[in-house]
Amino acid sequence: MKRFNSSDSLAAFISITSSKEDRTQNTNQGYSRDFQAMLDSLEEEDYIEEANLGSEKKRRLTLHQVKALEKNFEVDNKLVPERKLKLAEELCLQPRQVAIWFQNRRARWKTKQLERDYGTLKANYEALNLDYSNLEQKNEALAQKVKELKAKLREEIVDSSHSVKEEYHVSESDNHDFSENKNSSAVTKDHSNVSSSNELMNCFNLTDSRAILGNRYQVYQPHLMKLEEQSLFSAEESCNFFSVDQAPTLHCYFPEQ
DNA sequence: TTGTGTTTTATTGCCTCC
DNA sequence: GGAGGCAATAAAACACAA
Repeated sequence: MKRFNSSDSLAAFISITSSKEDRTQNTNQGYSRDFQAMLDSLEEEDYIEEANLGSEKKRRLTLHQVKALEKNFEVDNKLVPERKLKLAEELCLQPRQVAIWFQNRRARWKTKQLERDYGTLKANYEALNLDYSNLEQKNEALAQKVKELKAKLREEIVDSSHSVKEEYHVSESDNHDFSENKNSSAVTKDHSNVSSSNELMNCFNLTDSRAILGNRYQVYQPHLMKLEEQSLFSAEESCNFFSVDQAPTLHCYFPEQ
């Protein structure tokens, strides 16, 4: 526990009763003339007040003392006993006063540092937030583009399936053999009602197209198989493709290159 | 002049280190 | 166990609007 002791009181007494010459000798080398004049006037007032000092009122340090302490604080914000004693002697303060000043000054510095850190973090957060918003916008735009491209792709699929049907009808009319392919004609009828590419793909998926169409249309099989693969990639998936929470998995688009 | 908020100086109690 | 640091706080000094 630290308490004032007799030596501190003596030091206080000495600092208060030290001569003005001693005090001003230590003051402010290198300040402008106006500033020096102001300091001198302040010191004068301080000195007059100190001369009348009988009470134990709390007194503020003089500008000169504060400046000197600040300079020392800039050099090193911690005090070793030797420096504390030297400073106290130079500034006509008790060593304890110097120690307390440094302690309070460190506390103020810490507060300011926290404020600075907070400001920096806040600025970083805002910049990051802005980046995030921009990425989100780009993500939405890209998802929309994916949607459009998929719709276009479906249209092309439907068109190509129509051309397959037409070719099939032409070949059937050439054969005039309906007795053998009753089922296949029913399937063809179904196909005529297919409006979407997914439905079309389901039709080909559920029925063995080779059995229906015969070896003649095997040439279209790879194409149909491709359609099945593409149908696995739904519209919903494409919308969530660039989900922010999840890294995009492009292997869906580029299975094997 | 005075009430109020802020800053500065100082105290207290606890903790760590040697 | 003593010295010194820190956080929390008290209290004086100061600034300033009303």
